[in-house]
Amino acid sequence: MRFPWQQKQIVPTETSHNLTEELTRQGYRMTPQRMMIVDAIEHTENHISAEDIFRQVVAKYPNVNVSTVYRTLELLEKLGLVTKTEMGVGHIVYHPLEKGHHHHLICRECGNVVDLDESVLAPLKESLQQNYQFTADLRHLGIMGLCAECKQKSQNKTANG
Amino acid sequence: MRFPWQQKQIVPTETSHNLTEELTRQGYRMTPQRMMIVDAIEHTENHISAEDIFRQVVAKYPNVNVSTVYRTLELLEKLGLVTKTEMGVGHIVYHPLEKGHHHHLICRECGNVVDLDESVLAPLKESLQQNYQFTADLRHLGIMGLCAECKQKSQNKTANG
DNA sequence: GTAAATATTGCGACTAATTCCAACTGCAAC
DNA sequence: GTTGCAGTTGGAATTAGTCGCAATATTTAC
Ligand SMILES: [Mn+2]
Ligand SMILES: [Mn+2]
Ligand SMILES: [Zn+2]
Ligand SMILES: [Zn+2]
Repeated sequence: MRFPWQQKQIVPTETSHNLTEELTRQGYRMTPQRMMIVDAIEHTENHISAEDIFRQVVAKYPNVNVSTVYRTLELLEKLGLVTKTEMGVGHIVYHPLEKGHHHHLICRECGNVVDLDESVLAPLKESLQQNYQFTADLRHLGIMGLCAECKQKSQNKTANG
Repeated sequence: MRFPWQQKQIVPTETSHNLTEELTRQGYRMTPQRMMIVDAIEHTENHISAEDIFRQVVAKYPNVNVSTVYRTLELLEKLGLVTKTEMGVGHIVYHPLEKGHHHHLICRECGNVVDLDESVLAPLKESLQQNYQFTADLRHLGIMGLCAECKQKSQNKTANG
């Protein structure tokens, strides 16, 4: 198999971030593929989808395979470096935890998203630990529901219909 | 198109349950396909996967298509009659709400599942309503995390390794 | 150095779920 | 009755994601 960076001597930039450091520290190899994937994750403001990562990476190096993207994301998630969250039906995004811990309230009707500090989930997390000895993974939730406006509308519809 | 119940005069039993009543009440047609799908959901103890529903239905009527199963589940979910929950990675189950409201604590390591009364989530639901005017849909969650045993093991591993 | 063992990748096959469309059904209007 | 129309379905195509495996890359043992 012939890899493009062997022919072209192009090396991805930005190799000294936390994700990279943590991967190498734990004995994983920082391959060019992983560098580019990590780069894409760290250059996003907040969330990024697997497809977006793949598009960015494949734009530079067409040979990189989509399964490598998924495998790397799975590894980063296993190591607790990124979270995987469903933000609305079928819309899965990844979030690097070094960019802050928080949650999202997602309206099922209008799609509006409100951010939520992680402290709001702290009582639940504590309660599950105390009463069930269960360490819940509540780091980046997408909580579905109805915003005030859409709830109002749906109640009107029921009353009038 | 020729449907098997047209030839064989076989009509599914159990047509007077809550799901059926609610569908007809809201003006949806109770087709033989929907009867069989609803029948499968109501005869399960707790959870059922789309594939299991499809297998049960297709055993009686080979012509029924899998997309009809998914469409019916989507409809029932939209009407608030069943919930769709991920119980561990990629394992999606449906739960008829008439069979009770509760949640599940799922250990990421050993896969062990502990049931949780819905009252445990009530404070969070209330807090989101009060402070964010957001009506969260917290009816049948699969909360991932680590059970006490697996957490102990993972800590030992980190300490010794 | 070389050889063996391990980690990682690309690739193609596969799976669960969705989407599109033409065909079919049931109901109301005439 | 027939016609028109909205609701529903089957089937094929499509999609996101996973899996097994051989090829490649890197590390370890000697
Ligand atoms: Mn976020
Ligand atoms: Mn349940
Ligand atoms: Zn809304
Ligand atoms: Zn466990």
